[in-house]
Amino acid sequence: MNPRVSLPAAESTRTKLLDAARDAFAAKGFHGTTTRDIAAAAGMSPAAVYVHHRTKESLLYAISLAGHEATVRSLREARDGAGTPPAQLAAMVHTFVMGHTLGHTMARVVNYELAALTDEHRATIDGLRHAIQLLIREVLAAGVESGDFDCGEIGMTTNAIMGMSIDVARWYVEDGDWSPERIAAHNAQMALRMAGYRGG
Amino acid sequence: MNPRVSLPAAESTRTKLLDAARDAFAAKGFHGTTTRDIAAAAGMSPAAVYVHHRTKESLLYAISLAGHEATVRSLREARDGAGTPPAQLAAMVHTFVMGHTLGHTMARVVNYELAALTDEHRATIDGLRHAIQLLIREVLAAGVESGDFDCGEIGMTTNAIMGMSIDVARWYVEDGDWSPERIAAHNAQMALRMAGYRGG
DNA sequence: ACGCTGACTAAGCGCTTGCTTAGCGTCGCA
DNA sequence: TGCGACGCTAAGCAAGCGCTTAGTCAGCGT
Repeated sequence: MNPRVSLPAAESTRTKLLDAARDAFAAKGFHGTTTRDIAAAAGMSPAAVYVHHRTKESLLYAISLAGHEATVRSLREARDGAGTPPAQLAAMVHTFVMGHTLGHTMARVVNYELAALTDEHRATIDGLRHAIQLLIREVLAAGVESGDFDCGEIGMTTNAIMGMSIDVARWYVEDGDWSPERIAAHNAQMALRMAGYRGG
Repeated sequence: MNPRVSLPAAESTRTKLLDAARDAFAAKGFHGTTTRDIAAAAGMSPAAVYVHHRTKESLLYAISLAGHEATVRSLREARDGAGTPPAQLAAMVHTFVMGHTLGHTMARVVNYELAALTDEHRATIDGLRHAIQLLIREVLAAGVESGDFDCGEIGMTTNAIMGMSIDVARWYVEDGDWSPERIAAHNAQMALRMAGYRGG
């Protein structure tokens, strides 16, 4: 019953803090959120935030880093679990959109609060974003190579597919008309069309 | 030579203020921008801002309103200038994306700072956003009706097309690899594919 | 029994924020 | 020539900000 048995107090506090910060940043933006907001949402005093994070920005960085790394991981898994470029693209977009619906608060912070990071942190995150973009681009290139896809400029098509998927986090609302699964499946189909898939 | 001859001082100051606020909001977000930032960028004292706008939020609202109304106008013009649903969709997406590249600072404020509006202002803006979405949706529906398009759920396809186009404002940089014209043309083609256009 | 450690709080410091006040100079008009 | 309206500034107020300080308290090894 006591969570301390299975989880140290400091650890559960850390994640409560990160969750509270993520939700607040998503709802009001980094600059619109105060450290008092975060502390209150996590059920503690403002000073307790600084036991775990040196600055408010380091909270944002921790959230952003975890979110981007999770995205890279899930995209790689989706790619490696499918055989052909079309199947890979569909699986990757499906996974990506599932992440941007189920985790839309995380996704909003990840995609729309980059400007609040310090220069060094921003550089690290930009590296991860480049890797994510490259994963999509490579699958498109492989599909063009194999003759499955016919899209003009691969770079612009990559941006179009990713843009469509990222933007889901901006408009998605829980308890809306469409389930995450439906949106993900639809976007995967859209991506295949955009890539000029000759099947489907 | 004297701008006061052709334009009242108050009017040019007003637009300088709006331009400065738009650029600052786009770069640092509404809450990350101070009234002193805006005043300095417009070349005046902080108090001068309040001669023209009662609050900082009313500046945001003025920018947001003008941006949304311009979008509605340009989409209607694009639609009315084309004959068939495919030509209309292509023209509308082309126009929309041109607006989101050439006016990417405006577009960033318009799409990503909605949460900073007051409830009343937000309601007005939401009405305009609904109208914009409806314009795309109606063309898709007309194309399905005429047999030109074959897309599954019209609502989700609308969101996918608009999401792809809106997101352009997030990643577009001036002096990048692609011109606004090229991006707009590419996205128009993507939109036709997403709609399931049997031609092109 | 003891002091140490680590998570936490109450209080508050110095600064910045959005916005206001009081007043100045210039203009059109009587 | 006088005067009010207007656009603007210098100075500053109250509130809120990120973050710090000083200290409390439970748990633990010795």
